[in-house]
Amino acid sequence: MTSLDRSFAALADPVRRALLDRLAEGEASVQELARPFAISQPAISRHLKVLEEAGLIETRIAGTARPRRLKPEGVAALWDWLGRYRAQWERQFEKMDCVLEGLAEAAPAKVPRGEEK
Amino acid sequence: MTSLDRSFAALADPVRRALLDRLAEGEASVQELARPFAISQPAISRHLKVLEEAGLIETRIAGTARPRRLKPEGVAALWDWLGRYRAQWERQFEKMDCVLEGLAEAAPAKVPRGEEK
DNA sequence: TGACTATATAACGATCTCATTATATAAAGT
DNA sequence: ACTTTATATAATGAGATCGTTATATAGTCA
Repeated sequence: MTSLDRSFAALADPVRRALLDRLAEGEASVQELARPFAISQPAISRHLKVLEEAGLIETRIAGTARPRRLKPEGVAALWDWLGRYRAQWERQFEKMDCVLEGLAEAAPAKVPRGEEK
Repeated sequence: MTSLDRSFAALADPVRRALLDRLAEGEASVQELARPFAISQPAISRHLKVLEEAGLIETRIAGTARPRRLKPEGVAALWDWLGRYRAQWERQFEKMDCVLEGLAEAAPAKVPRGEEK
């Protein structure tokens, strides 16, 4: 499993996205992170582990607490990938738009080739 | 499950990301999409279904074929979310950088508060 | 030391995911 | 009509995921 796989899988869960939201406001303890949720503390700890294995957060040790915070490098790797694909996909959308416009002009309300049913 | 959940879960699989890559070059049939992979045709059809349920691609009917293509609206929704979060997270990273710089200046090679172990 | 607090880990069950093979459907070609 | 081609669906099994409760670990405080 690539790091990209893990990053996207991590973002696929709404609880984990909410945890990232909170961490975007700054470092927080497990207790603080767990407070808004109706699920157990162990469940939160598990979600945090998933986020950490995805490289999106990191843990500090402070006495008995283990405060988490966002990890810039991990998030950056994700943005890099997305940036490349955004450019690529948008180019394709432009192409699609052109085709659709072309069809609209050439043959309004009718299919163009013999292939469509 | 929100549409965002489905979008991220869809991106979490390398086969599906590769399918999107291919579709970024233009519409393609299931056969064309399946060719580069060592997995069965039914497995590809299933991946395509996941991508379609995530709103990232759409299907056209052309005779016996079912060519797929990227679906702009779905991808746009994803970018919107990501754009908001990118901004938010980067703001946080800047804050973290400031803190780290501040620490480096104020107390090089030493922890600042009594809380760290 | 003993109790309290913060967090992690283990064990478990329900549900999802992803692959396989076998089979169904439906259009196209002869 | 019969065969071939393109694709979808069903049945199945292995492994992952996500929740729970119970318990372990390790600082802190009196």
